[in-house]
Amino acid sequence: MTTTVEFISKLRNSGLRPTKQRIKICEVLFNKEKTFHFTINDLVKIIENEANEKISLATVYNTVHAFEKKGYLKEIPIDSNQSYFDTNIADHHHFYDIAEKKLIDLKQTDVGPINIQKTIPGKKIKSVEVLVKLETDNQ
Amino acid sequence: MTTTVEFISKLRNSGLRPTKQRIKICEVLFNKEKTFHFTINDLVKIIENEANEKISLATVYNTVHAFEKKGYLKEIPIDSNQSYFDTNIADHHHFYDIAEKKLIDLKQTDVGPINIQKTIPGKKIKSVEVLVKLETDNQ
DNA sequence: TCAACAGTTTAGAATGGTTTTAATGTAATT
DNA sequence: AATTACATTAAAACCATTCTAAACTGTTGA
Ligand SMILES: [Mn+2]
Ligand SMILES: [Mn+2]
Ligand SMILES: [Zn+2]
Ligand SMILES: [Zn+2]
Repeated sequence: MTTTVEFISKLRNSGLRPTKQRIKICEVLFNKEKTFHFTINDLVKIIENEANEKISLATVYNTVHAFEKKGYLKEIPIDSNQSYFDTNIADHHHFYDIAEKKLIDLKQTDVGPINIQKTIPGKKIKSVEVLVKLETDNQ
Repeated sequence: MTTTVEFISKLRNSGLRPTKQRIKICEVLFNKEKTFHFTINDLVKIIENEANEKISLATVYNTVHAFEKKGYLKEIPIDSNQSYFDTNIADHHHFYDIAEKKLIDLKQTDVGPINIQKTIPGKKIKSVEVLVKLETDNQ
């Protein structure tokens, strides 16, 4: 449980003005028991259901990208034509249920350590992400 | 070096009629020394440069998806709004150079075995893909 | 051999997620 | 309060991809 005042501080400390819209999006994203995965469309629907206010699509995109840049959200790479975001910013991996189009978290311990044995001169590793695609098991 | 006759057989054996367009795309994709990664736009440009013929964009999409379905190509999941394909259909992983927007193959031995310790009832693993994002190493 | 059929190609339109535009609104600063 | 910079918005633009429907081509079998 995080208070509105804390979200305002968080935004100010990030150099983002604490607008009504950004605070509402903070509440929707970061005031939950558990972390979760969402698309922009999911987020718009959650906002519509939880609040009376409407936030324009452009602002939702702007805010999600601002939060991603600040490290408050992660984008999950999936072979898909729409972006998936994650409020779980810890290093972790994913199942992707192809039929349901849903992401499921994998803990580091579910996958084990991954050591990349190759290097590219002038480049360093920014992230290592494992995506495990799931299909229906017909026996 | 694969002959046109062999591509025709390959197509016929897959239940795909060996049209002029599909044979040309086979030549562009599968008659190379090394495997490579490409977007649809890349492929269209390669075709334009290597041939006098033009192949419509719709046909390029159709053919790439047909080849993907038959297992002659793989789609690589990247955080991007465009699809990346791979003529290397062996199990392997990738570096993704964010600045260059280029994929680089990682051999299985560059990554080591990955054992997923979690299961989901009624689901089975279809693929396990590691994506290692690279950024510029300043220092 | 060739008509008939099914599969394929094509230009262009449509789709849909995302970004841009530019006018209006609001938070911060003085 | 006035100024300034930043933010929101509806609508338009963008752009990768898919769809449409008409023309074309490979295949089959009489
Ligand atoms: Mn993003
Ligand atoms: Mn595909
Ligand atoms: Zn996650
Ligand atoms: Zn590859």
